[in-house]
Parts: sequence; C-alpha cells; structure tokens
Amino acid sequence: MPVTIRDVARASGVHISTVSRTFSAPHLVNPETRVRVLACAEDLGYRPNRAARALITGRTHNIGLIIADIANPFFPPLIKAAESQARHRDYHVFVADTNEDPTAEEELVHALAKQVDGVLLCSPRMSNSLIEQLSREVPLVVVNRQVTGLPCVLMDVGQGARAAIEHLIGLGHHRIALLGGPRSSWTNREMRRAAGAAARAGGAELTMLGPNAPTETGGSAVAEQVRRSGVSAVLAYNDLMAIGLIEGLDALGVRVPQEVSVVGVDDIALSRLTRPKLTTVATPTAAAGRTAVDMLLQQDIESPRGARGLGAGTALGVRRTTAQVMLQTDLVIRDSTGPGPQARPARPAAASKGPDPHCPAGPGTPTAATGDAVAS
Amino acid sequence: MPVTIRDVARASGVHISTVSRTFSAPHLVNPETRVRVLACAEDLGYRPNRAARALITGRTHNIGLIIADIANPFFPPLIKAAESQARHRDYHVFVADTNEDPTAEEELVHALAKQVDGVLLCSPRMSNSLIEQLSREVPLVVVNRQVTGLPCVLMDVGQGARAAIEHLIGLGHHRIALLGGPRSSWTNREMRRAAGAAARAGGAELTMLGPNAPTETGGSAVAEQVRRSGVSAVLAYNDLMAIGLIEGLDALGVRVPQEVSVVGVDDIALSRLTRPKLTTVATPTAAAGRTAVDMLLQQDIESPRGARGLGAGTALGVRRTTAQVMLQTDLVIRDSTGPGPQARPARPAAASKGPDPHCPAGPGTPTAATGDAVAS
DNA sequence: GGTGATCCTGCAAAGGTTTGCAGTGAAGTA
DNA sequence: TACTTCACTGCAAACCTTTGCAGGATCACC
Repeated sequence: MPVTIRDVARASGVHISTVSRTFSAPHLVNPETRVRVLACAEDLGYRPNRAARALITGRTHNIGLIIADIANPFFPPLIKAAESQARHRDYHVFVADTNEDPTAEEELVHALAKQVDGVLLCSPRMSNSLIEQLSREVPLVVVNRQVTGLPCVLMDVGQGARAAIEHLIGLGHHRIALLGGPRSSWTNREMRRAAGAAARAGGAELTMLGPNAPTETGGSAVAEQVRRSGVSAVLAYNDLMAIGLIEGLDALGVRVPQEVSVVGVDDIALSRLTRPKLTTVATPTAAAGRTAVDMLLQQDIESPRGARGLGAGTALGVRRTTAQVMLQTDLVIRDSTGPGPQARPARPAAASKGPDPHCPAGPGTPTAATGDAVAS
Repeated sequence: MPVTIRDVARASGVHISTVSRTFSAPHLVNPETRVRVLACAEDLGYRPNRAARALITGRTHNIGLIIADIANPFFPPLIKAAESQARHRDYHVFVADTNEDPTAEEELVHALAKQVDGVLLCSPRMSNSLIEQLSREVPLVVVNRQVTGLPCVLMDVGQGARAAIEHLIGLGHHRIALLGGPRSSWTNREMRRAAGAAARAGGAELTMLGPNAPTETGGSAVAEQVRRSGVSAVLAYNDLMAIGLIEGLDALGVRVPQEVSVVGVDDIALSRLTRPKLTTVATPTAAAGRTAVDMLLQQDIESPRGARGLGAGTALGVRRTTAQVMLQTDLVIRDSTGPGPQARPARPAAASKGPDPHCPAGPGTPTAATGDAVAS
C-alpha cells in the first residue's frame, strides 16, 4: 500500500535512480524530467522512506534526546531549543524520559543507537565509565556532566552556588544548609564543592543535607530536618526542591523568608509564580540545548557513521571533537531570601515579624556575568 | 565498524539466518547452537539493527507521540504513562513538540510516518479533515479530539465544566466568565458548550472571553478584562491560564477567592503548590496515555503495515478499530473558589475582607464519578 | 568525419535483516 | 531395510533507497 520510489518511477517512465536523484541531487537531472517526476510523486503522495535511506547513507537525520525527568520544568526549554535548532538543520529530535533511572538510561541509548545519528544525554545518572563505553556505540554529547574525552555542555552551577552563598552571607546568614540532589549528579557534586568553599571563605557554617529526590516531594520531605538543624538559610539543589521545601516549612509554620531564606537553582518558569517568588540561580537551559545540538552535528559531520566500503574515503577513523563548553549562570534575586538573624532589627518579641520580604539584594551581592558561552 | 548479524554468523560458524532466528524465533534453533550464537553476539556486542528489521517486517516497534506543548505540565504525566505502557510491550516512544503550531504538527506526522508504527496525536490543532487525511498515511490515535472514524481518547471536560459551573453557582456566583483556550481545540469547544448549558440551567450569566494562549501569560493577559467584566467567578481553559489569571488579578489588587473565584482544568502538580491552592477539574492524563497506546497497538496488530506480497495473508484490507474512549473527570475543590457576592456577609465597607478562603465546597456541589474508562 | 566534452540516464550492488522453501541428517516406524 | 517424520540449518529473495560506473545522445570543434 505505501507508495515507493518504484511506483513513482513507473508512473513517470524513468528509472528509480532518476527518481532518487530528483530528490537527493536535483541538479543531476534534466529539468523536464525533474518536473515530471515531481508531479508524479506529488500525485501519488510519495515520501522517501527515511529508514531505507538511512540504511545506505548511514545517516538517519534523527537525534536522540535522553532526559532524566520530563516532568521537571527544567527540561522543556532545553528540549524546545534543541528541537528548533535541529529542525533548522533538517534533523528530528526524539525525546525519551528515563525517570531518573540509570538502567533505563542505558537501555535507551542502546535502543536509540541505530535509529539516530547521535544522542544528547541530559543530566545522566549513569557512571562516567558506562557513558564512555556507550559513546563507542553512538556519538554522544553530554549535558550537565563532565566526562573527559567526550563533548560536554556544562552550566557553571559552581559559580552559581558561590554567588548564592555569598548573597546569603551578605544578608547576614551564617548557618546555611545545602539541600543535595541525586548522588550521581555532577551538578550536585559541583554545588557541594563550590558552596563549601564559598561558605568557608565567608566564615559561614554549611550543613549538607541529602541526597534527596530532585522534586517537590524531595524538598518538602526535609522541611522538618531543616527546621531542626537551626539554619537560617537554605540553598536547594533545584527550584522544585526549593518550592517543595517552602511548602513544607509553611506547613510547619516556618515562614519564608522571615525565618528561613531559600535559594533554588534553574529559574524555572514556576519560580516566578510561587509566593514568595523564588530567589534562584538561573541556568541557561535553552542555550544548552542549542549548543548540544550544534556540537553533536559538528561531530557527526567530521566522522560519518556506517562508512561504506566504497565510500568517499573521508572517514579517517574516529576523530572526534571533545570540546567542553561551560555556560554562565546568573543569580536572580526575588522574594524568598531576606536578612539573616544578625541583620534583623532587634525587636524583642517580634521575631516572627520580619522586615519587608520584598527587600532588594544586599549590597555587594555578586551577580554572575551574562550568558555567553565560553569554549575550553 | 558497527557489528552486524554477519559478524556474529562468521564468529559462531553458522549462517546469518540462524543468527537471525536465534533472536526472533529461538525455538527454531538447536539449544547448543543458540548458546554459542548468543555468546558470540554478547562477545561482539551485537545488537539487531531495528531500522533494517523494520524495512522488511514493516514494523519499527516505535510509536510517535505528538504533543502541543511539552512545557505545559499537563503533558508529562501523559507522556510518562504512554512510555511505560509502550515499554511493557517492547515499543519505544518518540516524543515531539509542535509549539501549538498546526503546520509543525502536519510536518511532524509526515516525518514520523515511516519511522513509527503509529502516532498518538495529543490535543491536535489541525483540522479534522487534515487529521483524517493523515490517518491514511500512518495509523493514528487522537487524544483530546473527536474525529469520526478514528480511534479517540477523550476526557469528559464537558462533565467537568458542568461540575465546575454548578459548584460556582452553588457558592452564590451568578456572573461567571469562561476563559477560552485555543480556537481549534476540541476541549475548548466542549467546555463552552457544557458550561453554557450549565449556566443557563442554573440561571447564571456566562461571559465568553477568548480565544487565548493556553499559558500563564495567556491568563495574566486577560486579568484586566476579567476585572472590567464584573464577574465574580472564572472558569479557565486550563490550570496554567488559571494560575496566570490569579497572578494578573493579584497584580491589579484583586484578591482570589475573596473577590473573584477561579477554577482551572487539568489538576497539574503545580495547582497544589500555588497560593491559593487551585480548585480545578482533574483530568485523567496518565490513563489517557496508557489507553491511547493500547488502542494504537491493538489497531496495529489487526492490520500489519507494509504487508509483503508473500506475507501470511492476514492483511485483509484496512480494517481499523474506531472505538472512542471517554475518560471521566473529577472536580477537586481547593482554595481558589469561595462564596459569591450574594453569600457574602453584609459588611458595608469590608468588601475586600472576605470569609475564610479555606472554605469547604458548598452543599450540593457535584463531583464526577471515578476515573473508569467507558468504551463507546 | 572524427574526437572529445557534456548531460543525462540506466544498471546493479550495497546496506542489515527476515523468512518461505528446500536440503541435511538422524531418529522412529513398518 | 526402506520409508516417513522431525528438528535443524542454509539459500536466496525481498524490503527501499543511494550511488559509482558506464552507456547513449547531443553538441562543438578541429
């Protein structure tokens, strides 16, 4: 039933190879023939079978996008940016969700390997060694993870965490908690490292809480623990956790930012909609999506896959770009952070009545530079 | 470089057809041979090329999932459910986003047509006739749209809208606005129809506002218009718009639910996180995802595509299931709805100081039945 | 008229897999 | 022993497309 190149050839009285060329190398065929073939193709509703084409060219014109959790609002902007960038280069994006499960992640790479020209691995939970191994099966670009020898797109969450901690210290907070995310997350490790250093430098005490699930539930679940810990400020692994934490604290009667300040990471759309509006480290997710696609396609072009024996011979091995791109982050100060205990006006019994929550950033609060990409 | 069935055959000293059978029909090959072949395959890291397999079997074991807007939190649960259901049946799901653009939608169907065994079209913005036409190219299951002759998964938003309007009327609201969504949305039409009928039946006046973009921005953009219209309650096309509207009203100094009650649709996770917590019509998105996959696969099995001339002969034409499933919705009453003007205590100048926003549902407020599927 | 160049088109192999058919050898039956 | 049955395996065609090579036609030029 499906109409093939052969049907078009028959209808227009030419050989199938001419039909093929009409689509893939129009300049090689006589204009007259070309219009006839195109007319027939249009008539019959012919569309080239990409799978068959892929079989011989070795290029599917698809790219796979593996995401830790589609329900996390952090990802949609990245997905959309990747899709639009890919579309401009005549590529399609297939998105798949792993539910934060490393096993599903591995399976998905295998499943996609032969159907796409490359895979974007976003916030992987696998081990580095497994990623390296998989990269021999299909070209990979890793987002939010540093893997030596592989092209990576990173967001400078270290810088973001530092800015956040400095912001809090500037507001007078000296006992701060870091709400950790998944253990196997590179972002998580970076944040711990940078936040720890910044706290030490500023003379603050940093309590590590976690690992936790990077969701609202994960955040609200530790509210009690946060309260007991006696900190006056929290930096959360991401916005979802920060929002969950605020909810949880609210349920315990702890007010944000009057009693506890909370900072998130990602600047998801939602962070502008909650009350209080969330202070957060903005990550350039769309730029990351675009960049990752670019890096993948660039790498793909250099080393065509499925090189035919009688190919043009440009396939000189597995030469790969291993550039790593670090994108800048930005601290966005909104209403979920306020003055720390020291800075509060010394009203005896009015501890629960803090100053205007809409307070601006304290002086000297550092803000990261603009979102330019920096290749390394 | 990629290891093929031929490599495995050579390594294990059998013909390629035996290797093929080892994977696709193990009972046909001698246990001894089988283990040897499997060992070699394992050794070489062989994985069947699904594209090549698809070329001959006509089944890719992929299904396409076309989504109006991945950034709308309504969709992730649907996507996840579809993915998990598909995985159980050894299928993979490719998700694609159309940005609410009908043209992108059509293109995407074409692009996916040959790479998947069927497509799930979620909340399409195309015309019915175009959908029917495309369904001749690839098996389609439509979600959130009724197309005669095609299998559809519907959510009973009509029932939900009715329940919402009755709830509002029960609270004493008699001037209500309906915030419409995209013009080409089936859900939108259903809601208008049912809400209009319910308002008439309850003696309330219903103002139609829209069409609007089904996003927070779309909601906040009409806040001014809502205020001017003088209604005391609003039913929004979806939660995102409802939340945007609440934000917008807040910015204008209009309080929810004290001055205006707001009801959303979808019960996205976010609706529990905003303040006030959103009263909304819960739609069974996960069930819809599962059901849609089931219907697609069922249809697929009945009419194998790309039937070979020498095939088993079960392909008796284009017999298709055209069942339509209607899933029930559920009104969830939270804090964004409160008593209407009539019901308010007659405090002269204290119009802005309404009663406890955490009021329970008024008496007689109907709630939809459980989420069972009803085939028709 | 012969030579060469230029354009266009057809031929056929290749890509990795599945599968109907036929062939092999061994075991079972008469 | 001769014949059937059975379990297993190999052969080769088919799926749809791309592409190097070669052939045919046309034309210009010497």
